[in-house]
Amino acid sequence: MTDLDDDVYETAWISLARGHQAVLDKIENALKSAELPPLGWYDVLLELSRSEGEGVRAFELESRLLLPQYGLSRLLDRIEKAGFLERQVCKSDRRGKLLYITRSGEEIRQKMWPVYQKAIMDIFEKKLSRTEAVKFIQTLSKLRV
Amino acid sequence: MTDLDDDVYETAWISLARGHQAVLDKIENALKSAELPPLGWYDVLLELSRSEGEGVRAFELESRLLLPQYGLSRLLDRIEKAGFLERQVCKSDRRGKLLYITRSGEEIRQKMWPVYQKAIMDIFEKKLSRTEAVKFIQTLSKLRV
DNA sequence: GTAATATATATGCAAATGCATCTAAGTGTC
DNA sequence: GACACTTAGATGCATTTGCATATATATTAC
Repeated sequence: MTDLDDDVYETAWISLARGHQAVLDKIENALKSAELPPLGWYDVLLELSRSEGEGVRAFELESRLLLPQYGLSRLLDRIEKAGFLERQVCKSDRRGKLLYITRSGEEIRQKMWPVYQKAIMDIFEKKLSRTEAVKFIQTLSKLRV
Repeated sequence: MTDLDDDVYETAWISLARGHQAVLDKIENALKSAELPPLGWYDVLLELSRSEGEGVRAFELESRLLLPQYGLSRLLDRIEKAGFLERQVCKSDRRGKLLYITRSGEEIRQKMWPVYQKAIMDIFEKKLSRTEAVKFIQTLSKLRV
């Protein structure tokens, strides 16, 4: 076991942190250049869009998107204020709200996607084989267990 | 090529983003529980500590840590205010400052490290083999080219 | 049913971040 | 050397985030 081996896990974390930041910066810059909302809005809108009109509870988004409760609450405020989602009182649990994407929310999501996708492809597709990407996904999934 | 293959790169990015967030949350929580400064402070202090009294320029940290210029400037303000670093006018380039870690900065860095390291090990060492970690690092390094 | 506890979401206030711009000093051109 | 241009870093102001706590409803224990 060499010295390098001793901090391989530390290096893995730093690589993860810096790699994430580098990619995130590129994606956010692409969205900003296109005068589109930030990535966090897309994440929310995609989840709502996928619910097919069923409505989503905020606490579900919290765990899926790994956002703190208060952070999500205010992110929803901003997206709602922009007219891209609606909050309706949940009839079966009056503490909660059901979240729905609006028509203009769906429109903006569809405008964001090609910009977002191109940014991802520019980085990932050009640099990783599909096989390597699959392995990468598997490794990352282990970290979240 | 199956449908799943079509968005393997998209999935790779989402895995990277969520994986990063999950690990980051654990590390920050560990530091907070130990009543230690946040991770960003460690990153800065480590870079200064490594310079062995030579002093580091802010713009060097910017690129190494992937921080925006104004963000770093204010991070340095906070760390300096806590007494963990010093800024001195650079004699060879009077526009700039040389950054030095203080004794108490080195002390806090050494207190942070075991907490930080334990958090990393709890996640990475338990879940990835060294071989897998090395591959992971290689893949991430490609993303930054 | 009532009281105690837990869950879902919101919010006041302080701190951090992002954007645009500023100051000051370096570099290059003539 | 004077002028335009570049680079290093700081900062005012608006937005976002984090922390703690509040409000309202649901659930559990008795």
